[in-house]
Amino acid sequence: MKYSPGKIEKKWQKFWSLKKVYFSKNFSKKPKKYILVEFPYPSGAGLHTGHLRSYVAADVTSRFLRSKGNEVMFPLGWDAFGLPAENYAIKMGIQPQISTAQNIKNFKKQINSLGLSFDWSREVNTTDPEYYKWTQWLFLQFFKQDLAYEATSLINWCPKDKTGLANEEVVDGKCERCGTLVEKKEMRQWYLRITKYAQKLIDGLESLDWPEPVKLQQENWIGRSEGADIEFEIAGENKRVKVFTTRPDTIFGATYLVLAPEHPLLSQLKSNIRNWDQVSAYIHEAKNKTDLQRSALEKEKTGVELKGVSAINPATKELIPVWIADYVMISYGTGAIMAVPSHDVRDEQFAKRYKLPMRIVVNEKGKLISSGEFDNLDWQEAKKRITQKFGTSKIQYKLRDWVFSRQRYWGEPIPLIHCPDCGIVPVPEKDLPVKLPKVKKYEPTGTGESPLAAIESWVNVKCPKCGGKAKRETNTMPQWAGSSWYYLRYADPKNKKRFADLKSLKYWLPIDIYFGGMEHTTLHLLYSRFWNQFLFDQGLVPVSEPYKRRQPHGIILGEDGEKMSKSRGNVANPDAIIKQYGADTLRMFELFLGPHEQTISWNEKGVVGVYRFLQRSWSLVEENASSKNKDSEKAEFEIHKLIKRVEDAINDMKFNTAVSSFMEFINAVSEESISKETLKKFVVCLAPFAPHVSEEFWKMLGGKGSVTIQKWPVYDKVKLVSQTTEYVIQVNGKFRGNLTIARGSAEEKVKEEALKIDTVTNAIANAKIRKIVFVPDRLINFVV
RNA sequence: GCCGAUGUGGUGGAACUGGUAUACACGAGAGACUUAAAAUCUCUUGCUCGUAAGGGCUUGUGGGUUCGAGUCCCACCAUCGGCACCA
Repeated sequence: MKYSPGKIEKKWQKFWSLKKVYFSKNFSKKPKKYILVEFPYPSGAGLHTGHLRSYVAADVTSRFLRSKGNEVMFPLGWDAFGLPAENYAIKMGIQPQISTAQNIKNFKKQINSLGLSFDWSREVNTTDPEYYKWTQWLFLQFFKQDLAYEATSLINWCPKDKTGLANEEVVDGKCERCGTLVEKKEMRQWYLRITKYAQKLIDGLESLDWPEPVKLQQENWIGRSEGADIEFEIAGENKRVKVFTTRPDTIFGATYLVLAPEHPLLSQLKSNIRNWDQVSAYIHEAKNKTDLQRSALEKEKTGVELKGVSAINPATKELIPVWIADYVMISYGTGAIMAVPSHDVRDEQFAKRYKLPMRIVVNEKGKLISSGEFDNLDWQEAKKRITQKFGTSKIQYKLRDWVFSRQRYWGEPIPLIHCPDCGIVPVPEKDLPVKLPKVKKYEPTGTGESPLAAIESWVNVKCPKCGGKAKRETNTMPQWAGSSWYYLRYADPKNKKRFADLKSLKYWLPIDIYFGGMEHTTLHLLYSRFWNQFLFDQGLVPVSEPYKRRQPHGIILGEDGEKMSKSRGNVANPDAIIKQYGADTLRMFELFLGPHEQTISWNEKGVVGVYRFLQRSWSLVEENASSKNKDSEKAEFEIHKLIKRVEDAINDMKFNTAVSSFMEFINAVSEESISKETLKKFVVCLAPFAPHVSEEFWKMLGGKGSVTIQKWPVYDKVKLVSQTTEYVIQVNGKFRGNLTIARGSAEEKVKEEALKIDTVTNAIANAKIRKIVFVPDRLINFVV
């Protein structure tokens, strides 16, 4: 018989599904492992080879851990609310409910054709009212704790998608989804107070087993800096300007102040400002610039002096000028700075351009000068004392509160009611979910109002508190809402009384390994940690950090080295490879491509190599299936080596080397006498990687039941150590020959044998041996 | 500008705590089988000098530590990712 994957794969997929092999139990006595992979956004384009990389890696890990005797939960669901799904539906001219259902069906089919061992009994779908009921309920917990609030402020607005965006969704000044330049717009929005958790989000990172670069990226995003708030008095007015600075020690060098063009003090000082025309023109200009424009022009800083206004430096008591400039941001700190041109490059540029005075107040040794009573102090000590005298110490974060409302149809309705008498009233728990009404027209309006606002029968409700006329909140939640807690629902997906039963959560959490993309580091990964920490503080979940270990994967680029996208036409679809070579080949090839966390260009050329390996394995198993061969010494050694190497590779997430190890094994034993028992061990090891063909091998070798639930073989350390060892012989550190000799031989003996080798003696020639470096059982180096 | 990562054959990549650099795979070349092709199998394959035996060189560049460096240290270059007038 020949290896023909097409025939066997469907058969085994059906078998696994029927026997529910991969369903996991709550409260099993076995040790639990919760393996999670970021759930997909079921787009219309279908699954591509990039998705598969982490699915396959997570699947191998899950299968391995089951085989090691753990109760493994490995669930999947659908993150189906949000912009792309809605845009796709608009483009196709169908309801998002319908297109989403179609896409999910298609994704599921593709996923199943890969033989991934997901536990489908725990499937969740963020757009299912039974699911988003709890998303809404959780939102109300934030609301009740004053962590969800409404405010009108300047937010990021995508003119193409016609919705507000969170800070995290703006990349290079463009919309993360569609790439359109983001504008600033003054709008009423819902916010989640993530800034209240800024410090906890930093602190929590420490205990986590995450790659350092990922932790660092989150930390930088949160952006803690320690400094001080200092107030400067406006001369002749009973008004003050508060500035934030990280270098209060340089206050004696603060020769002017700069306010952001949006600073509220400006309108209050209007009558004092002699050049108001000029100032208001500058304010207007700054308002119309996008963030990108504002920072793109970084070479030339611009600003306008407020003529007729000056401030008093609290340290020097000098009168200093006040300027406005758009290099100062209203959204960071206090929106105003004290400029110290001699110790800050930006202030220096500005001061040089506008000929403003500069004064050096810290010398090269880090001691203060020209600073009155603080002279000769070390700058760090001065920082403390000056803060004490002139201001208050302050910790500032770059993190902004999370803009949590979207003016779009396809999201969870925010479960609040606006009552003219009672104010904002939460929808009572018994009335949840607030279902998304089915409508004909759901295109974004572009007016800043959600399309839901136009549906009067839905919008007009009775106030739950007073029974009077009231209106529903019409904004919806962002795509990130449903994904901020989905890992909790998997623990108890059918619960009707709670988002998940606490006992089940206690059993499963935290997640042992979380597979996902690098691109979510400052989005989903940060958001969901925030939700979890909040829920932990409320006593609703048992752990403060949900993800014990994070395993990021590098993205797979198209063959042209560019990001895979439909418009570029470089999307690699897995279906064709499955059809030609089978799922097992594709699975192993995805892993074989390269290190899991490394970005890589897709290149199909190597697929055939993996296929050949499976074919050769097939021949080997077939030849030995009915034989009574015993293991040769080499075969015995090789199988123990294989078990160890594969096990180590999975633990270290070096899947590419695991695949190599299998190939090396087959190459090494193909000419050897090999027993059925040894082949069975090989097959159990192979099963996590190539489960379909492994089931077939298992049967051929007379194994019972599914190979995917067999116990992982144990390697014997003793068998890995052979009686002899091969020495490396060096002369002056240069390789000159090998020597095979009994393990544990004495240095004298090795030296004697080594000096019998021609290449060694030639290299030494007539020189005198000055020193011998001897590493037992490994190496001998003659220094001459 | 700041932070982080990476740099090894024609290509993807391997190398444990410093100890035979180039495992494994692709591609290429030669051969076997075949009427032929595909598939499969066998051999060769870092560069270089040499008919050969054998030698020299090689992990982005330049230094250093060491008996010995892809691996450790210093400086630089290139590429990728993140942040970005964040005071």
